[in-house]
Amino acid sequence: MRISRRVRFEAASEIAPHQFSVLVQLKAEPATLGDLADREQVKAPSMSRTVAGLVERELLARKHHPTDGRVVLLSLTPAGQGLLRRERAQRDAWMSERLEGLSPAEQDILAKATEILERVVAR
Amino acid sequence: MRISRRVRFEAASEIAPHQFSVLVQLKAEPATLGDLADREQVKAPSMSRTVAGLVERELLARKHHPTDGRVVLLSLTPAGQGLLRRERAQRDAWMSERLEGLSPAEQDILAKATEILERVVAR
DNA sequence: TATTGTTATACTCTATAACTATA
DNA sequence: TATAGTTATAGAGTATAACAATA
Repeated sequence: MRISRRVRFEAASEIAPHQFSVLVQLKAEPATLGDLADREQVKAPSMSRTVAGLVERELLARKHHPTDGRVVLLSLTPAGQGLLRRERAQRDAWMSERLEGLSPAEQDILAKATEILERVVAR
Repeated sequence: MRISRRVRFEAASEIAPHQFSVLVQLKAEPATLGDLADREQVKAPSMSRTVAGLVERELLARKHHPTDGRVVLLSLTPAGQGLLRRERAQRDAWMSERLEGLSPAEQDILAKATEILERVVAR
């Protein structure tokens, strides 16, 4: 928790946390506004506004659902993907610097721990 | 980062994140309003307001600085300490459940990783 | 005159309630 | 009639600017 906090504080971002979080959600595949609101634990009107800002900045694109005219599908634009990449690189940078100071054995332990935690968080 | 996020989302809290964060800062020792503002990367007026809310709820106490009359020292009240304990226990609970499912060898790796990360975050 | 903290005012993100469009 | 999303309005948390008290 402390490291996570440190990284979030460290990285001077070009995007607000709640907006970044939405980009992360859309990394793999498009989602509806309702889905995004549920996943981010926010009500529909809040997400509507957040999404509007991201569309305005051309980081997200709105698409019509093929069969249900009420639904809006949101997906990353190339600009959104680019920003996402930059943010992640910046956050990784802080950690990478510190990992370089560790011995190979210590790095190996962290690598193994990462695998374990990947499984833990997947549950 | 994903686990940290998951834990924060999981734990239904009796206190807002930014308020909780201040309690954590004051766990070890009292601090001035300015110190808190700097550490939380917030401006003085914002911290003044946050602190006012916590004092109102009797989770923090204001004290006068012994020699500098301008300074306000904030510290946890017993109620604040109690709330801090409860929150941490609740967050730990989610993680503990998942760690129980791991083998002793896996738990050992995580324990060693924790030691390493403690050093990393301390820098 | 400089520093610590508070108050005044404005902007953003959140929510609930009301509304529009589509099923 | 129910559902997906938006708009209207209000409540926090943040900021900058202005102020009060103390060094």
